[in-house]
Amino acid sequence: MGPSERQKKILRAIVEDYVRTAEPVSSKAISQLPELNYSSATIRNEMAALTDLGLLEQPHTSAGRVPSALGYRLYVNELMQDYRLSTDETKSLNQAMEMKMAQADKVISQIGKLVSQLTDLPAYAVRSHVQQLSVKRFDFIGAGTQSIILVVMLSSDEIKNKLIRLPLVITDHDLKLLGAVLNASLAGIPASGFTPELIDRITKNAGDAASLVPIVVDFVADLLQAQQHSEVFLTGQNRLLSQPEFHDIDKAQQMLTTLDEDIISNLPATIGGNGTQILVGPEDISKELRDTSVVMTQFDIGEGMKGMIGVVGPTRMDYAKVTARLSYFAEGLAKMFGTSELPPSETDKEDS
Amino acid sequence: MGPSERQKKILRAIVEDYVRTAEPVSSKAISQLPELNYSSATIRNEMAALTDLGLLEQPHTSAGRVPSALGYRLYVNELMQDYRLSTDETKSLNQAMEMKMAQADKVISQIGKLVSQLTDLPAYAVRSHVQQLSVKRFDFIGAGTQSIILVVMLSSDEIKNKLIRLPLVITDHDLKLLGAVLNASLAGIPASGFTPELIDRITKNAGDAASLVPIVVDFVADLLQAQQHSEVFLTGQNRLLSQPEFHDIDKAQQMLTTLDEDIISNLPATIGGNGTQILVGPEDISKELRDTSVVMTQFDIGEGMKGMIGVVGPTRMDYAKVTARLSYFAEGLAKMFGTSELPPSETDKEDS
DNA sequence: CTTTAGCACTCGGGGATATTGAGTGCTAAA
DNA sequence: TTTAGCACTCAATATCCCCGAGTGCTAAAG
Repeated sequence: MGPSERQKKILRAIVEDYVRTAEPVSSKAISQLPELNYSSATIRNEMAALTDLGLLEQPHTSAGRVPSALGYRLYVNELMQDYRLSTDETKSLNQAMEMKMAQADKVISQIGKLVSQLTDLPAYAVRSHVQQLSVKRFDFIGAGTQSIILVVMLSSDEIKNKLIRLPLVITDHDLKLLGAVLNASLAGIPASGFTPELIDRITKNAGDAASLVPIVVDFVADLLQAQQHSEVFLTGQNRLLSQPEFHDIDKAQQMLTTLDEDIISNLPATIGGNGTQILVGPEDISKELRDTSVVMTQFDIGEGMKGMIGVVGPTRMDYAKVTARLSYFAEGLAKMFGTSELPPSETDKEDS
Repeated sequence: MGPSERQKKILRAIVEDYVRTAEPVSSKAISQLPELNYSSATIRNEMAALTDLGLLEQPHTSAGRVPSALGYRLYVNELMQDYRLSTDETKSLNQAMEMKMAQADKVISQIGKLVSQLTDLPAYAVRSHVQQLSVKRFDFIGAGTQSIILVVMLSSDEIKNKLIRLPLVITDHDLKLLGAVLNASLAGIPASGFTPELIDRITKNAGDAASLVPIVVDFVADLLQAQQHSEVFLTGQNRLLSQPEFHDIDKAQQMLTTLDEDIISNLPATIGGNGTQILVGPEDISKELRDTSVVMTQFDIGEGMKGMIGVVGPTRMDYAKVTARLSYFAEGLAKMFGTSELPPSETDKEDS
């Protein structure tokens, strides 16, 4: 049987107090709240019940109570009140987002920094491709007799390029031929489809430009690989140190390295749930991370790409506030990357 | 009057012992070294002298000695022995460098990570332009009727691009015209030279493509600005926490934030000295940073760009080793970016 | 004049011990 | 069902003391 309404109210009060103070919460503190006007003894009884239900924990016999992982779960699922962004906050959020984010991959790392600043916690940002990438079209631009520029447009509509210094002089005509052959044979094919036979055939058809084929193919293959592999940006680690739970250097370091290693490599895989997710440390990530939680939000970037921003903090963190900021941000971003409505003056700006 | 030879020898021993142990060095410890076979009393006398010279310090009356900032300075300038990289080390350094560093700006951040790993300290990497950038040439590629790709080659030989969705249909002919006009009027001109009059003249000459002019110009102007502004990558902050001097959380945090703020913003400006430089904390950076030093090395990337890699660590760090690794690395990089010898198969790989 | 042995003195670190006070659980009365 | 009251627990803090590493100085030896 679950907790009573009053018990939930108390639980909520405890979580919120704990979030504020980072100290175990006493019955007295709760009994003094205007909305819970009972004596400390009454609260104590209820707290004992909540402890039996596994929603609270006691660091030691004569200390106050602290929410357990289960307690947090209940809190974030049912009890948490939407945090209302103040107009000041929305203003600064908007301002932050309006910042010129010059290049597409820079955007994602900028976002990380912003989120970190706004929550005063470490944050990370991920961009990951959910579809197999391929090249949509190839173009060559002559750049003097000694070099040409290869420009490829990916299926994600990103454009990448490479300057190729020529080992020999190649005529415009040959270049056109090569372009045509490549467009005919490689367009739409993901890196996994680059079989030796295919390459062979292309080389045969490429005429005098045959010597360029391996260079181009290697470049494209590398590119597709590299893009596939998603990127994670992590910033603001130092902000974690101001949290009291990490005043223990060892914990702090363990935390930071886990951040660097685990989170970075595992979280992209976690991508899949939708909207804002809250991972409560020991429950959802790893038992060692007693005091760590992650709040993350995903959003669509369109063109087969997803983005994700997340905040890492003490299990005791202000979920409501963090969540609010995060989703507001994610909405803004989704709009910014807006899949459909592209006003002609605000075209995509891509960089390879 | 400077220290005697014997005093220097003692100073060197003290620095090196302190680097190893992170504990104040006692006269006894020194007197036991085979190369300084004096009684502890003798050493004590000399140590007292070195203290008078300001080269050593005493944390408190009955503790051993610790090198002062001045002491370190003398050490790194005169006393430090070249650290010989073992073959194992060179091997792993080479291996690390051979790693595919797919894109030009990625390279620089990868380097940071590598250096951090190899020194087990936080490291940063900077790429900065020393010359005013301009565009070398403009090209357009049609991509369907609704969009075109603008490709610009910068004076640094980097290539950037932008996908432009067209508000209207533009003929190939118009596009060629626009390209010609831009190449004629904007090539070689830095952003600062984009005067309203110039833009005006271009727009007049652009015929039917006039509506594209502002888009292109804005893009280019932004681009040149953004590139000018140098980028700093900092990684491995957590490694600092394993150093005993930062077991004090407050120090650690102060350090980390200073890292984030000061170093990041100020060091690029410091670019200018040549070769490997050692900045001893309180002396060269800021008085607050009692325990922090920076070792940094610059190298030429060619094409009006400079790179810099640096390591941040406790003032007590193994300067010899760090310096060795750093310069080895810098050499390798300079070679890699090698200005002149570009084997045709290993062309520049640029990304915009 | 330089080196060294000897000795008194200093002072931080660590361990043991006492003290405090916040908080609990339980009981009995309202 | 709520509350007042009280005994009890235990982490955190303060206090004290001792240990020993290390120094500075002096006086003797080289």
